[in-house]
Amino acid sequence: MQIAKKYFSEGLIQLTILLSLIGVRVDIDSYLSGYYTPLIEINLGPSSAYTQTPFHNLRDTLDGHSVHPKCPELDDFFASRRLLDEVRTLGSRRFPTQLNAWLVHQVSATDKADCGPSTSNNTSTDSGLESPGDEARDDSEHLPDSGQDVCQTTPELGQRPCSTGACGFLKEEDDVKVKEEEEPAALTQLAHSSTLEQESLLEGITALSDPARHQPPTIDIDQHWSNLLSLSVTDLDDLDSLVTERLSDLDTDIPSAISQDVSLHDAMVTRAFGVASERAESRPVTQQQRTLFRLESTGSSHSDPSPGMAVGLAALPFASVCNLTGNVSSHSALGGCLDEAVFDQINQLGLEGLDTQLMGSLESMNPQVLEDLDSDSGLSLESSSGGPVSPGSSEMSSSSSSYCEDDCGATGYSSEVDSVPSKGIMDYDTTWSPIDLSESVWHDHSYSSPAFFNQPSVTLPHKGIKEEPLSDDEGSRFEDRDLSRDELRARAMCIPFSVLQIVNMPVEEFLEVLDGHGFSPDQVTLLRDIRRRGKNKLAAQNCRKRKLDAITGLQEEVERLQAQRGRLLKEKQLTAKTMGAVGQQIKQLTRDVLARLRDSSGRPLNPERFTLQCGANGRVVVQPVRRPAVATSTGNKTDKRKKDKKQ
DNA sequence: TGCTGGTGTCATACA
DNA sequence: CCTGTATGACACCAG
Repeated sequence: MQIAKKYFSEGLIQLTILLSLIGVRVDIDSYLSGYYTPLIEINLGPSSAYTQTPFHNLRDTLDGHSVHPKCPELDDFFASRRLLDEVRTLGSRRFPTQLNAWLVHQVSATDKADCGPSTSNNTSTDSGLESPGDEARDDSEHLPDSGQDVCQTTPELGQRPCSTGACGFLKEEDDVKVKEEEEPAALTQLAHSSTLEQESLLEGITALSDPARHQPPTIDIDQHWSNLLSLSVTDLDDLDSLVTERLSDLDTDIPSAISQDVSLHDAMVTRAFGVASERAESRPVTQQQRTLFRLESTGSSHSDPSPGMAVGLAALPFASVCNLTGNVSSHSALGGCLDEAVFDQINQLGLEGLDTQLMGSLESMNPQVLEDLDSDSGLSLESSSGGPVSPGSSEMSSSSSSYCEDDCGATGYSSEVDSVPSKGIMDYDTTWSPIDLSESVWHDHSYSSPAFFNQPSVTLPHKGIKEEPLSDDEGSRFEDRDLSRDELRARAMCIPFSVLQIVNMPVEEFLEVLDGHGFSPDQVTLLRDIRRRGKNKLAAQNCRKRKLDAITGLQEEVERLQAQRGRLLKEKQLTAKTMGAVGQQIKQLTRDVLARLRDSSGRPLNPERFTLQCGANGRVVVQPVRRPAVATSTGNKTDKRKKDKKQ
């Protein structure tokens, strides 16, 4: 996580620097600070990664700003993610729109950096976690304090690259100043150091500044907006072309943290077209799915191309999804620092859009079981529960849909995404047969948690563990396929529910299913086992995550305590040294004093036999050295021991 | 071939 | 008593 964070921050900083050179200001510090927050929380303790958060609820909100009460910290998290999306969009075809947004931010930030403390306050609050290293990397853009004057310019100055860079610096400078107010001792040093570096780096730019122009902010915000609108529309095309040229160079430099989405997108699109062409006649909604996945791929790339989350996207419990996202395992690990929650959300979106397709596959696969299904109603996967044994397919469908709506994201742990190996996806991709649509159906039978979403095929049957007997026909059909054992069992027992449903439906509903569907005792037992195993699987994953977190936390504590020990040892040595010096001084002073004193017979006091004692009242008294006392005490002890022995 | 990490599962305790 | 959760232990698999 730390490495990923480092890569990610460096990539963003590089992008920021380059964008600053061409006049686009990127508020990277506010992003980074807000972005790091959930990461730190993940490292330090319970977080969204372990909270059963219904991230699917976020899909109806704007960038997830309305989050589950369990995860209030995700507010900032999604806000930062939105900023990241905007930054990344600079390299995509949506660039002009996003650039316009950045121009808005540029001017407003410039004004506020000059004029208002509000931005500074906000930024300082957001950048509370900003590392000094990040600040140091941005030093190349920094201007000295006088650089504020450069920013006290008219909008035409704001178009200059140097001025924008100066504004970026100024914002950070304001941050430092605010921090100084809050923590003067600790941060003043930092601010001074960075200021010195900035002065040394940008002496030439400082010549442009005029201290006399340092004036309080007086420009109206509306005026700035009008200026902004007047310049952004006209200069947007130029900036667009210019930035596009620069970004073409950036593609090779910026780490894959930002550009990995390209590979993901390409891979997905390629596969989407290839697979879609093969299934065109059997899946009328393929085009829709493809569109959906292209959108999702874009969204995922905006979030982060972490391997785990790429798998999370790719591992939707549908065969088509798995095939569309086959080559995601090559993604860089640096993206692992981003939110798995985003992919949970994406998974939810994908689940919605794929239900229709899945139902088509279900019908073609198992008509004897699904003959009563209402296939043209866009039923979700769970509508398969409304099979021949279902008393009411429509009712069951609605209720089952509620599983997905309420439980898919609510159950499980988003942090599991990063632990899901991509091999499952690759294996599935290589073994998938576009002709056998039933496989696409049964690959959907995975748990609703992200872990299960991501493992439509990775839950390989454990050969060593006891297997419930399967018929030869069933075994031959599925033994080499990547279905979980429970999925195989469920199908062997003709249970019209997916493991996902069984695990995630509420217990009341589960009991209704057990009672109202006329299941045999074996089926009931299997249903209960599947549910228990699914629940326990999630619990085990959660438990392991917690264990890893605990280990990480303990390791960090060990490091902290070791550092503290080192400090204390140094302090101890220093104290001992000081005490020794003071002792020597006292001895010397005692000798001097005693040498000037005389006893009753007029002879000087022997420093070996007398000492000076300072009383509590400040009086200094000459006392004889109590050497015999030590010997006496020792003798007393010896005597006591002898007495004890005698007794 | 042994090691290691990840994962699923079972047994058990607890709420 | 039932259900869900947490966790240790075990086995399997893949790298």
